[in-house]
Amino acid sequence: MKTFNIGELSDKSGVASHAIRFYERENLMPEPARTQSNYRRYPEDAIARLQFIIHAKQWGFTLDEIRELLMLQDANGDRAEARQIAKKQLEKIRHQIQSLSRIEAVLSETLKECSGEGPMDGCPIVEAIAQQG
Amino acid sequence: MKTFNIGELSDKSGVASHAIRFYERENLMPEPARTQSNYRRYPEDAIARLQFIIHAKQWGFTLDEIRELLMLQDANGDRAEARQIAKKQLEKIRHQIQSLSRIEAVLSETLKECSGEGPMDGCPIVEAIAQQG
DNA sequence: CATAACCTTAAAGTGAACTTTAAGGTCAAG
DNA sequence: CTTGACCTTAAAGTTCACTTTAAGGTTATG
Repeated sequence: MKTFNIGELSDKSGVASHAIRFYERENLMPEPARTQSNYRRYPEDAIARLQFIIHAKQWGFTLDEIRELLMLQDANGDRAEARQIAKKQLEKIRHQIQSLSRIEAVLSETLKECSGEGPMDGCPIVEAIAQQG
Repeated sequence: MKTFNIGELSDKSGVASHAIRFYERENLMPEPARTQSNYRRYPEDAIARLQFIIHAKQWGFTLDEIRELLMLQDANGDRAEARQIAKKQLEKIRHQIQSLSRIEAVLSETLKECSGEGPMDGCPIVEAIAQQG
């Protein structure tokens, strides 16, 4: 079985060494074995765990939520709990999309009204921001 | 002409006194007049300026961007520049909506596949996160 | 005239997710 | 055997947009 130093794991996973140590302190990564000289030695599945963290982050999960998901996996916990976490995340994302879509609509409408010529005084963009939000 | 203490301005604008002083340090609000006892005295248009800041924040502008917009107004600058700032913001928002929509699609699909019953081992949610992002 | 409710400043704290720095110890190459 | 690239730790710094704290001075009310 292959094992890695933290630098090799960093290269293979794309996560900086310092970030890996940070994840260890934050209980996202388990404490790895050590060499006699106290170097961290990681098994191959550490790569997958880091990639799980990266992907979950891309999905907008916070480290707290990711820790929860990892703990459920480690304890082989209840699938219903994982579902709850993901469901909450989906709602959060849908809410964000709605807010951003409203802003997109008003902002693009406002931009159509502003030719970009002339002085600031009377600029439709500024007036739109000033008026309502 | 009416003038206000910082607390009155805070009540009228909905922005905390400390935040108003913070905006002054950050050059979003101009230094107001002072009473003999060194209290800040604000004119009525300070309310509108704070509301401009609030609304711009709701549109997702950062304080740096808001400062730029306010400086353009104060200097009665070029409308084209304000348009550029707003355009960049619109692109940023559209990009965010796209990313979130992709996540929404995959996450809701994954949730449909997961009944919520059984152990974590083999949970479609965990597998979906582990696999790709 | 005391007390509460304002106001002043500078500086430190918050949270999220790291990154950077300081001050070393270890290991492989030439 | 030395140079450089790795590794160790703890602690402080980063960004954003404030909030909180500390340590006072001022003004309105009873």
